[in-house]
Amino acid sequence: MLNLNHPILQKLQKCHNLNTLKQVHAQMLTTGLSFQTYYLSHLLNTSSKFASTYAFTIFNHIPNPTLFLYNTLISSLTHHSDQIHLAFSLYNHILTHKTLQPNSFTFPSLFKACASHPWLQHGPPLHAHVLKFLQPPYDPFVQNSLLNFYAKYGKLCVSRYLFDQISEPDLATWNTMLAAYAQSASHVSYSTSFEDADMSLEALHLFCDMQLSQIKPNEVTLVALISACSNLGALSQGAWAHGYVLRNNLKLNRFVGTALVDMYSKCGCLNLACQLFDELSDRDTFCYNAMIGGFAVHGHGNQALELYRNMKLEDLVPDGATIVVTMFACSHGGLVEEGLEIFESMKGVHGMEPKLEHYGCLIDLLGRAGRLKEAEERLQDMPMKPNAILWRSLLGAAKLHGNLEMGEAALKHLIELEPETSGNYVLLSNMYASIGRWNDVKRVRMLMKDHGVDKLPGFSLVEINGAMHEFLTGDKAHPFSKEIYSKIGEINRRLLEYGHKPRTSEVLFDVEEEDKEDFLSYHSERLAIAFALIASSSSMPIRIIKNLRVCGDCHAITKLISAAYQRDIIVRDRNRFHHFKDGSCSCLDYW
DNA sequence: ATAGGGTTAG
Repeated sequence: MLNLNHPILQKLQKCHNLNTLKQVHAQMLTTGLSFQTYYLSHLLNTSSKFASTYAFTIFNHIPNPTLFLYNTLISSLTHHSDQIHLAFSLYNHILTHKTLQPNSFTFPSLFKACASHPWLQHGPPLHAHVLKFLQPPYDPFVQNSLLNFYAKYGKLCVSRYLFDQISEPDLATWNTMLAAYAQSASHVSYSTSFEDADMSLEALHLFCDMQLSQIKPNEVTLVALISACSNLGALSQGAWAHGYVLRNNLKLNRFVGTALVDMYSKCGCLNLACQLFDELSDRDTFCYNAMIGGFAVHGHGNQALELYRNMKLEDLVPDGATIVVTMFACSHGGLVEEGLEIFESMKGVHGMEPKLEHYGCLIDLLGRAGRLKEAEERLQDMPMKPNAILWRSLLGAAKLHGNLEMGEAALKHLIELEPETSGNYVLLSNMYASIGRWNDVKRVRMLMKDHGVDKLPGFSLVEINGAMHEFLTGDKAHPFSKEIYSKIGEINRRLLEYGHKPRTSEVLFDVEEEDKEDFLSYHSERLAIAFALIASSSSMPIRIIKNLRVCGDCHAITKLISAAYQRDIIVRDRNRFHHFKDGSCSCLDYW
């Protein structure tokens, strides 16, 4: 009989390095205690990495390991990303063993390991083993780990298929499915595409389904729900979820707290995000990253920097993501020297090796500030191969500062790397259009045709009285379409009185001057703003979420509308937020 | 007697 209170076992659990571990183990053997190495391995399971490595070594000397022992050790090894290969090698031992077969305890931790790079490819064959070795009805743990794996493997429909076959999903299974939708939507950085919106909406629907079941949501559930709201920019639903946490006495832990800070920030309510952040009791680097990121995308460079410096006071160390968001803040706030200093401090102060994304921030920082030559040099001297994001950054900077030559060169690289991304062509085309080189604009259009690329349709979401309304460029599908277009007419007349002259240079193609104006009038955010002016209370700011970046003309017009109609307008575009108020924008026209 | 699944930031 194993006595878990035995002094040696207690010592064993307190080992914090390999040497003390070896000593205690030796003690175990010499005292002649009847411990089996089995017990040692078991106790090592929850310990740190050196312990599982040690257990693995001991394991090799055990003559006839049981399946139980295999399972224990496999699970222990999968907790450390650099030991996953050992877990798989043990699994293979089981397969080649004469009398052993994997059971339902063997699979969950292996699927968990498969849910991350670079082990994704090992998932499907493992699924085949489940079918071979296990009999239905399948164990909920196995089902859930499979579900989670397929979501991470990018086969969300398989996850959903498996989910729908489960008659009574338990809490973790609901959470897995919800998180799968919420996460697959937020995959592409800050943009909201049609698909992302659909995924997030599906998460909201699924949450409703869950409430009809017998299972009560917990903190993990709410984290998924809240991040779906962040993706959608759905403030009402997000605030409702916040209320749900409070009403149901769920813990406002770091996960929930960070998700809420991110949600309020992505819904345009930076002040609410700040308030929440200040109230969080146990903040970690994740919380800080969310808050700094919030300041960054709302254009509050100095506050982002202040927070970055304050982290140290809480003994928190910046990680790679902290650097990304803080440099983004510097880049958009024109804080070039500060940004450069942070980049240099990565290696010198924090011992971090800058990765591709950090070079991306650096190029953006320099390029945006007009230091194009330096940006280009840093890009050429990078220790790794620049990706499309970096070239796009340089192209954007070249456009901003009117350096055609550099823009053309960057685009060449871009089209090589991403021949099917329409935004690249649009950037270059707009650059030509801005200086009236219509032949080149046409040439780019032909190039797009050759590559079979269509311009990505623009769309905007706006929330009116808790309901999300969606508008496409030139959309006529809204039930109040007629009223919206006549409102746009009114807006245009009113803005003319304000002395507005439409800038037509941002139109993609060479069309007649009058058509250009029309074209611009119907960009999706114009429709959304017009509708919001008709349908929402005049004391509330108008909040818009766009899938593309704001064009120069819409930006100029929205500034005027904010003054002419005395309405605050908050637009989240692909990259950041614009707060329009009294005729100016928080981005200071620097976006 | 001892083994397994779901959560946050860019």
